[in-house]
Amino acid sequence: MKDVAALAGVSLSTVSRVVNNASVDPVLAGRVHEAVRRLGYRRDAAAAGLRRSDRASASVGLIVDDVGNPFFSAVHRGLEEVARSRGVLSFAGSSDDSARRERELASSFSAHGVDGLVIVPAADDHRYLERERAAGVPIVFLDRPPRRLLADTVLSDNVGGTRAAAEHLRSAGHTRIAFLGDRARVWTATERLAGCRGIVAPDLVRMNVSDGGAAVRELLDVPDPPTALLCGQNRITIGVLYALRELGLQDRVALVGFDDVPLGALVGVTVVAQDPVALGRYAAELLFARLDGDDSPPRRVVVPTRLIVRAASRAGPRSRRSA
Amino acid sequence: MKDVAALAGVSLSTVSRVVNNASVDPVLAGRVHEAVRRLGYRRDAAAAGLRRSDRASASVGLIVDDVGNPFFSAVHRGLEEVARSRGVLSFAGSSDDSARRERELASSFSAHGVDGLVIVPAADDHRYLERERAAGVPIVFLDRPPRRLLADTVLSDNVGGTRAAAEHLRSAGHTRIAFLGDRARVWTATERLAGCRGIVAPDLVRMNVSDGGAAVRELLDVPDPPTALLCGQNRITIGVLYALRELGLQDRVALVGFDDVPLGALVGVTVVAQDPVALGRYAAELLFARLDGDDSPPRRVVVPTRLIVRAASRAGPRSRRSA
DNA sequence: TTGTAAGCGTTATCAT
DNA sequence: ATGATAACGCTTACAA
Repeated sequence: MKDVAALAGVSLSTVSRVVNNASVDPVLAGRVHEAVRRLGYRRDAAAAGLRRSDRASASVGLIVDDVGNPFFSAVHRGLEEVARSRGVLSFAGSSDDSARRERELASSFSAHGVDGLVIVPAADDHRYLERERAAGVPIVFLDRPPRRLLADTVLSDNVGGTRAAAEHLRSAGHTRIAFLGDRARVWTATERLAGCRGIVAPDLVRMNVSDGGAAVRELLDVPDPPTALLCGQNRITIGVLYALRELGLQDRVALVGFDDVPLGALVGVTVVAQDPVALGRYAAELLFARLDGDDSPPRRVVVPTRLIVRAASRAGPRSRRSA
Repeated sequence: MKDVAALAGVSLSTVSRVVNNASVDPVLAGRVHEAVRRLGYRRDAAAAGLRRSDRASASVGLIVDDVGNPFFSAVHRGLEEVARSRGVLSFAGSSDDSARRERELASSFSAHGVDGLVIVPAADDHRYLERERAAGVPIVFLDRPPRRLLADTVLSDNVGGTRAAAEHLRSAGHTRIAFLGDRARVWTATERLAGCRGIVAPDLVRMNVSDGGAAVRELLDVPDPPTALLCGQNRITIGVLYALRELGLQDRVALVGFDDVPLGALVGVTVVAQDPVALGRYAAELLFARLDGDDSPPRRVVVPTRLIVRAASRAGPRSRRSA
């Protein structure tokens, strides 16, 4: 920048003003632009933020379970879309569902001066983030709410999703509906169970399911077995799909999964679809609103889920017997 | 840091030395650590990089087609794994296959002072990166080679992949094998075609396929139609899968796809699998080697692909007629 | 509108 | 081994 000033024959501050397009004499500005072009000058974002009153770095940090997981990478994409429109770059990191790693990432991102943080919580106590927030770094939680901290949160409508799924099965005549859920300590798992409570058969609820295949075999072996299966999580749905196929029961037992599975239309599985891109977009919008000075109370936005009915849930309640 | 120095009763430089664990008197170091803890001090990475002789920021930038695409998010994951082990954070951005956007991102990342860049090329002239490289920022290309620039590159074995796929089909007795490829201007598309040339029937080669379903209908309608299909790209494979299913031909026409499809085992489709996580890891390793001072000539590493044989390619060459 | 100079948080140089 | 001080590239009072 020094060199640009010299070449353009103006002062440092004038160059700074041009670069930040403040008001400067058009003719001087022209000289500066020319010098910038000739020298291939580019402003150093880090140095700029260092001195700037708002200490802004034009970057945000995203912490998810796993950046390689398609659900979270779609979230990342949504966030990027709105960040890009404001010229903001995004860091992303994987917590691998570890509270410690979440804290390390948040700390690293802060040390790098991010302007805001979007976090898919792994920790069960987020008070450690009070410091960042006090430093003026807004934080938005995504997919699951924070613990012991009040902050903006963007969630999928888990409850509405499984309720719609269960009602869909009930209206097809099913009375023996099973629910296969993830680890009970996972917030979304219990929400999804809550959504279908009262419709699924209490004795057919299985939580902490790690292997959908094993769970489905066990369930089909109970005295009055389910005629329909509601899976609370993607991985479980996939395990169930394989097991049902192996047992030759794919057309006999109705199935609804939570979270769309890839090639779902080909496989014909009915699902409750989430919209991870929208999740990321809303989170970014909330974040930038805060950065723009919005200091209203913490908000919670719930993104609707959508039931996509496909062939696999069409098996009727009596098809097993009639086979 | 000033405050830490005051509280610990030492000079600024001593605190700096402690933070960067240079040699300092253990008792002073203890006082500093205590002050750091009490004050919740954290070093400002931007300011540190500003003054440091190597200007390092402990961050790298990744430019891919789309951060939300599972293939690229797996790449991101691979990169993150090795970056994390060195305490390096990663920016990621989507070029959306636009040369302009690629340049903007590279420029943004540089302005933010990244220590290195991993790029999935969208542009067809990468000389614009010479400036970054001159500034000491190493660049590694991934998935496709750079144009008009020599630099480290990490590639999948596209040629070996389609060759193995074609040979697999030929050894099953197929002589009429079709190839459905992506836009010919895409480097990987022509590589994959090159790999199976001599085995696929020249009159059954279709490039620039955007809709696999339409292409397969057209191909099955020629005088001496293919008994086997080799798809050069994921999206095409999926389109073909749907079309074959609709036509009721899924067990009559053999099919091999490039790049694994989700739920591939359930659907039973044979594929040439890539290893995107390994791609990301190798790219990161190359990058850090350069950062560590390796100045040997540009390297090219080719990551093997793997043929995963599943039911769908088992249809014999005569099954259509015998049906 | 423009220039001068101070200062952001840190590391590097150079005495001590 | 430690401390004083300049400097990194930039923004921002404040003065002109």
